[in-house]
Order: sequence, then C-alpha cells, then structure tokens
Amino acid sequence: MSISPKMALLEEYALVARALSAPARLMLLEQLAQSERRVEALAEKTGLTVANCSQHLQQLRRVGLVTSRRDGKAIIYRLTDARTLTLLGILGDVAERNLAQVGEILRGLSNGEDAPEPINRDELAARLTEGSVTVLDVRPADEFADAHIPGALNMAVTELDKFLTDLDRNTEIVAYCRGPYCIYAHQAVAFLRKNGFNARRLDGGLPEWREDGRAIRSTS
Amino acid sequence: MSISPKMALLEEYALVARALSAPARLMLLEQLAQSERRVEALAEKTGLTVANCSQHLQQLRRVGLVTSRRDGKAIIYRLTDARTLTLLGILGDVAERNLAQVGEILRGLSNGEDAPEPINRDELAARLTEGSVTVLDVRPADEFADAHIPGALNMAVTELDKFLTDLDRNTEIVAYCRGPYCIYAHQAVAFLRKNGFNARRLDGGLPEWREDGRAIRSTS
DNA sequence: CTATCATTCAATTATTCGATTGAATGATCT
DNA sequence: AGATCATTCAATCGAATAATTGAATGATAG
Repeated sequence: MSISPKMALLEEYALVARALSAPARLMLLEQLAQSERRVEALAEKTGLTVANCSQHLQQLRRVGLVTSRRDGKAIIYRLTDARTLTLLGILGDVAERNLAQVGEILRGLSNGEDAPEPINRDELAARLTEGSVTVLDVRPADEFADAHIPGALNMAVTELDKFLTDLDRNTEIVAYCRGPYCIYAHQAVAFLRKNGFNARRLDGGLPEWREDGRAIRSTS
Repeated sequence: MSISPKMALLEEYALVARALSAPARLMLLEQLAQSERRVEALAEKTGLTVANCSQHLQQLRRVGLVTSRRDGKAIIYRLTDARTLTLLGILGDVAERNLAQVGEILRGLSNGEDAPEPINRDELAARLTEGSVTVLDVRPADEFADAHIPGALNMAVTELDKFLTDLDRNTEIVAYCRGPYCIYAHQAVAFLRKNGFNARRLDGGLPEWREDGRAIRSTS
C-alpha cells in the first residue's frame, strides 16, 4: 500500500467532515431532514440555483450522507441514515459551546431578553397527552403539510403577527421548527414573549421528534 | 446586519466542520484525547513539523475545539470539551456506515478474517472485576504510562510478537487503543487470533473509557 | 419514436487552504 | 538583566474548492 491504512482512514473521515463544511450543504441537509425532496424543491427552499444545488448534493452523495432515487422525471434525494441527524446536532452543540460568535447570534434572536430553557421532547409528549400546552409549528405551510407533530397548530414565523389573536394567553405555548440549525422557533418565542405570551422552544425540531420514534401526522 | 442570522449561524457551524476536515487535525485531536500535550510532543507523535503542527493547532483553537495554557517554557494544548470526543466518534460512525472505502480498509486490517464483535465497556468493566479477562493496552509505552485502564498489560502493537509467550491462551484477551480512529487494536486482534488466541477489541479506546467516568491508572 | 424537461456535466474564475521555510516573539530560568 | 528555547508568525508555492454559466444527458410521457 502506498499510504498507511491509518492515513487512508483519516482521509475518509476528513472527507465526511469536509462535506459538512459549507453552509449551503448544511442547509440542504436540514431540508432533507424534514423529508425527502427533489432537486428543484431544494433549490427553491435554499435559494441556490438548481445547478449549484445539484453539485452540492453530489458532494453529499459522494460521502454517502444522502442517497437519491428516481420518481417519474424527478430525482429525489434523502438522508441515507438517521445518524447524520445526530452528527449535525452534536456539531451544533460543539459550535454553540465553543464559539462565542454562536452564542451572540442566538442571543441576538431574542433581542437581549433572556430566553427560557427549552422543553425536552419527553416532557412535551407528556404534556401533550394532558392537553396542557399549545404546540406551535412555526415552519412554512408546505413543510407543515408534509409532516408535523400531531395536534400542532401551524403559524409560519413570518406571519405570526397575524395569528396572535387566535392564541390562548392562558396556555403555555411550545414552538418548534426544523431542528437545531433553524432559528424560527427562537424568533417565534421571542416575539410571543414580547407580546405577553408564555412561550418556550422545543429542544430539537420535527426530525428529532420523528427520530425518537414518536407519532407524526403526515400526508403520505 | 449584512447577512441573515441564519446564514451567520450556518457559517459558524461550517467552520467547526472545516476544522475537522484535514487528516492532520484529526490526528492531533486523537492525540489530545489521550492527554494534554505540548506542541513538540504532538509534532513528534504525528510526524508533522513543529511549525505545521502549530498552525493546525491554531485552527483548532480558532473554533474552540482546543485550548492552550503555558507550563514553564511549553505551551500545553488540550481538548476544550469532552463533547468533541462524541463528535469525533459519530463522525467515524457515519463514515464507516456510509463510505464503502472505510469498511474495506477496516476489513483489510484483519487480513480477510472475520473480526468478532467488539466488547462494550460496560461488559468489560464487569468482566474485569471477575478477573475473567486479560486487558491489553496496545498503545506505545509512553501513552500507557500517561494513563491506562487499571489492570491492563501494555504491549505496543509494533512489538506484540515479542510478548506472545507472556500471554495466557486460556483467557480471553480484550485489546484497546486510542479510540475509534486508531487501528492498533484492530491489528492486534487480527495478529492474536492468527496465533490462536481468543481476542476481541474493546468498543472505544482509553478516552471513551475515561469519559464514562471509570477509574484510570495515571501518573499525574 | 420523439419531444420534453429535470438534472447533471464541463469549463471558467476567484478564493481558500496546506505545507514549507526561516525569522520573530516572548516567557522562563539563570 | 540577558540568554535560551519552545512556539508562533510571515511569506511563498502548489493544489483544491465553490460558484456560475450554458450546454449536454437521459429517462419519461405522449
């Protein structure tokens, strides 16, 4: 062998890390964590051109993070493996813990107010069966339509102000979005609290909830 | 703000991933997972020049993965956070699962023989108290001297052939090394089995054992 | 069989990264 | 206070990467 197996292994691991080292690809993975999608849909969601999006997807495929299949005229991409979700989550954790910049950005989302600790998924599941909580899915309507936590209301964070009158001020609100890289729930909670609601974030988004093996309401 | 907070966040996460995207830096992190070290020691262990090593360490420091302090004339680096261990472990998992190349390299270490499933750390801990197992630390002697699993014998994989007569053929052998990126234990197990011993790998290396909160024999 | 259309390829440009060299820094120790 | 020595900086080169554009592919649908 020309190089040692040790170096060969490390280079493979480094390839996976490199695949995660572009913001565009992290965005794509976040989207694919919601549900499988065609290239065009991914391009639209992420604001990338279709060609650029395709290139990034192929880099992700080269290291096995995503897989594709054909459905009619479209090529549908999906995450190969749920473990990728864990990897992304911990990457976020490490970044949040080690990079001061990240903490500042997250605090900025709350306009300087102290955000309450997020509620964990076990606790939310228990509260849901009691009916003692309002669950708010603040993702765009099409993603909500794809799949959501049973019983959740859909109010996209961009239009939350129009829905405020529909919300009960006496019930605690739990907002969730796409997962650890998504800031919608942060923004929603900040907005709701400024308007006098008792709101918290869910720890993790829909993909994590699904990965726990919990029930999902979905169209397919 | 010039760019959206969402993009700003993703760029930070991507920075962390990029820091993990060079084999040299993964090697450094593996070393630092054993114990804190000075730049010169790291350079020697990894085969990098001191200057090059220093550069890589600074990239790791920039994203908060390592921290340094001064001790006498030396600058000592260490992992900032044990969570980095988890991140590295899952990165390896994902790579092993998704990249065919990785599986081939790992199989190549066993010379085509089927390697048995590794033993997990809980089980090893139980077997250790029973005394029904020989634990073999196959890392270099200096790393063993730094810290090791109590009761383990040290036989560096490179010199394992000289020690074969010291090993009991009737007791199961469990070999461990630096962790998921280290191939010493793979090699040792393959060699031992070829020579008629009943040997298995430990799942995870010394850093993972320590991270579980288990006892360590160490010099300091 | 052919037209269509989503996706991919190819080629370019600008940028970034890694290794290397030798010099500079700066805290320690005498 | 000054010598020493581990570490870091600065500058360079070669290589690799990301975004962009327009053209090519190739499977489906009619």
